[in-house]
Amino acid sequence: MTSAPAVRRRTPADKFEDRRRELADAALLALADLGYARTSLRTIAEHTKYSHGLLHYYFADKVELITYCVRRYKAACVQRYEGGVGDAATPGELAIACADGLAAALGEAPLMHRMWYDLRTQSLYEPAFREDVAEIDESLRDMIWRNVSAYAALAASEPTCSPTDAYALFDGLFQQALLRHLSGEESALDDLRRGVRELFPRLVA
Amino acid sequence: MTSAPAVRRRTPADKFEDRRRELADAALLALADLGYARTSLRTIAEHTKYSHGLLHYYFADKVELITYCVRRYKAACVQRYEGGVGDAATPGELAIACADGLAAALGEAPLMHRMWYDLRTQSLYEPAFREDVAEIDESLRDMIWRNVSAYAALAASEPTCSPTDAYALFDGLFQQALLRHLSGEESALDDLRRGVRELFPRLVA
DNA sequence: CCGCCGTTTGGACGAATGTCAAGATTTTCC
DNA sequence: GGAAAATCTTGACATTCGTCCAAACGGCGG
Repeated sequence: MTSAPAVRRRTPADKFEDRRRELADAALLALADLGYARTSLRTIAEHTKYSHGLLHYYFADKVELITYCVRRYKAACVQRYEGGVGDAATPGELAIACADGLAAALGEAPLMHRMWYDLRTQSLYEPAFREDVAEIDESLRDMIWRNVSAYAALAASEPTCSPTDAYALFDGLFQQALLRHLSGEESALDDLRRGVRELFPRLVA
Repeated sequence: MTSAPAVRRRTPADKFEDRRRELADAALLALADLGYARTSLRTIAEHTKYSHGLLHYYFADKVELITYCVRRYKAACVQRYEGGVGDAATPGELAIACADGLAAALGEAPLMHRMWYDLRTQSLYEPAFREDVAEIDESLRDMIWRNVSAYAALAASEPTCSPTDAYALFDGLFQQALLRHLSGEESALDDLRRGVRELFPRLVA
């Protein structure tokens, strides 16, 4: 038998899932480097210490691997952002903290965010990705909404838009900043900070 | 000789460019259907009445073909939007007109816009696309800015954000609406209309 | 020590890819 | 009408893709 066993290990520490995670992390690095269209299973294997055949021992096919990658990306993503709002005393402080956080996220790992937008677009062509991508989008929307709600509370007012719209607006700023940042525009990060800071007061009343 | 002649025709009506356009239009249909990652030269040829070999008579390689497609898409794009602002008498009318226009554009050709976002993301991986994509982005930004400026004028006020930010915000709404529309959410178009209408007053003071 | 079982390798496959070239066909021009 | 140029088809090429398989590896209980 070369296919993955149906009933999994009795060993307490589940090495099987660990290896899946390890392979998926390598695949994420490859995806960040090359993008979905240019990433093959062999390229992914080159990012690991294993051979290409192993991928089909841990994943049924390419779609299952990429899907697992998307889910894994989400795990890292929500963990990173669930900290968040924190201890801002004034609306202005919160807006600055959020702006700095988003700009830092973009500046530190632009290729990861490029990959996210790539995968999100691919989900429009590959229905198998759609559900997981939608889940990530929702968690990002919630993250944004927590910030907008907290800002409104500190400003003793109420949000004037829906969570969906708030996320769309912030995401638009972020994506445009990513495009400009990767095109070499020096001011992209600063403009993103300013744009985010100025966006908050537009969304409450 | 199988390569395209270096010195082009003396015939007044340049059939060469016409055929390039014809092939590029077919390629755009294929791209809209399948997305960049899944579109091969042979599938493009299947969208035409010619054979796959002809593509290399009119285009040096795949990148040049896709690049030409992007430029062609831009031509159709700016032509479509250069109408625009038109004859709104009040700020509210203009906002509604713009909102209806964007929602109609999304509703009538969602696959074309899906392709645009796909190509824009691919430009982050394929530098050959970057310049043309940036040009399209600029023309879209200008289109948005004309609307925001006109809105501010009708409202007897001034825009409070940069053209770049205005475009990023509108684009965020549009892209999120596209995602939801293609996922089958019935309310996506209406939400886009409302989101756009409400966005205008947030951007002036 | 052997044999078992989960793991890993490396090669093979058929299909699909981008590219190219040789020939057939059509158009153009004298 | 016939030669030359432009256009188009067809088939081939090397490569790469996803997938699969037979064999080898490795640790552990008997």
